[in-house]
Amino acid sequence: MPSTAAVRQRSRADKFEDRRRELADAALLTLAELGYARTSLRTIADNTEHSHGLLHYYFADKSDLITYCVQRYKDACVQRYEGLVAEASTPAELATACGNGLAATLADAPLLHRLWYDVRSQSLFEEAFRDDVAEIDGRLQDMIWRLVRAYADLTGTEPTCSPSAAYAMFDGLFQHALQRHLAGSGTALDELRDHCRDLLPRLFV
Amino acid sequence: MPSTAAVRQRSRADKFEDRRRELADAALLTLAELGYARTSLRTIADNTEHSHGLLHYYFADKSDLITYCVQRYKDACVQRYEGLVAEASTPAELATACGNGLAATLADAPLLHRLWYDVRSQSLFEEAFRDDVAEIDGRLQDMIWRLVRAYADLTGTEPTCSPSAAYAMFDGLFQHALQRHLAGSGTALDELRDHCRDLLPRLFV
DNA sequence: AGAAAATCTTGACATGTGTCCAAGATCGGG
DNA sequence: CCCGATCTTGGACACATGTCAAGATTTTCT
Repeated sequence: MPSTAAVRQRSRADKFEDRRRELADAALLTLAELGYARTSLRTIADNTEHSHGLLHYYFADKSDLITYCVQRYKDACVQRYEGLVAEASTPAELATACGNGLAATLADAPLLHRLWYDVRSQSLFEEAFRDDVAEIDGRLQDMIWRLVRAYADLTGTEPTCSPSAAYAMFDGLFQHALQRHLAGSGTALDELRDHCRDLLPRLFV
Repeated sequence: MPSTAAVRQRSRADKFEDRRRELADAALLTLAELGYARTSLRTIADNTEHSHGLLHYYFADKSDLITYCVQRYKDACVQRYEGLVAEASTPAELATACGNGLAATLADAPLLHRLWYDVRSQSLFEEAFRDDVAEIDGRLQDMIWRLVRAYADLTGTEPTCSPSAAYAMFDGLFQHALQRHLAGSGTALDELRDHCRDLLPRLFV
């Protein structure tokens, strides 16, 4: 049984963690709007009701803040994707569900996905982001591979490509759909749906 | 027949254009090294033997310089890719040539490709880059589609996907191979080779 | 050779940035 | 209610950046 001091300690740490989350969520909005390169700590603070100095009370430096935001995005992303694979009972159902799910994800938060690709690009130049980006990429790859495995189980066949290749191709489709969607194309979502539905069976020839 | 004045005029304009190219090439090196966000006009000038003010004599502003650099990269890229499709005489040859060519391109100038993905990401936030990026994307898509068409002609079959989908998938493979290659993976190039060789036939099922 | 035009350098200006800090505000336990 | 810890503010500092203009230097033309 924890002592009252320990309870107080934990409650205080929780409060600190809650505040970090709160500030990170606000920062995430601004980051998604402006992108990594064009977002300053002051701009982030301006979109909250607090001062820019507060950010430095809760985060060691800008890199710490961005990293924390990206980790939070990762959690939201994994949650969003969860349950995509489970429902379908036939291969064709799974293939269409795959396309529908990815299209829905894109339609739901295109600006956050834009930020993801922004940060992933920056990670090729800034060491600080590399580990977090690699971890998120790994999770997304696992997610895609679970989809492929489910399709394999439903068809009784085995995939003829590696997990990384499967992820790379789905990611390519998703990224280009995002690009066109943000450019104002009304058909980008439907095309993404179709392309993903078609890609899944291709991985088994 | 041009007058001497016209000849002189053209020669001067050419000289101006040559200088622009020269400065853009130097800028391209620095940009490839540091990425778009971390490169300033002064840093670019420091890597040449000239002053930073000179850049503003040859380019209206930073956006003009970057745009010009990207256009130059586009030309080099299209040239590099040209002739990839022509040599193969059997489907299998073409498929391996496709993988080999893309892997060779990646191995040849990974930093320039990194810059390309950087600028393409930035174009999702900065209006100024959007047109040039779209044009380059179009050229790359055409290049991939010529490859697919050549494969179709050799096999006597018809592709079962759209040009944009084919480009998106090859681009996904290429981008992820670049990521792993830059991260120090020794197998990224070989994997890209194999994945591309395998992808081409998949587009015809 | 000398004038005119071009090329190039240097320095300045305004702005924006990350970081840090000292002082005030707020809160919670004694 | 009061005091200490915690939270928050607003500003200062050092630095970097894009832009620009005035002057120096080189090239070009007559």
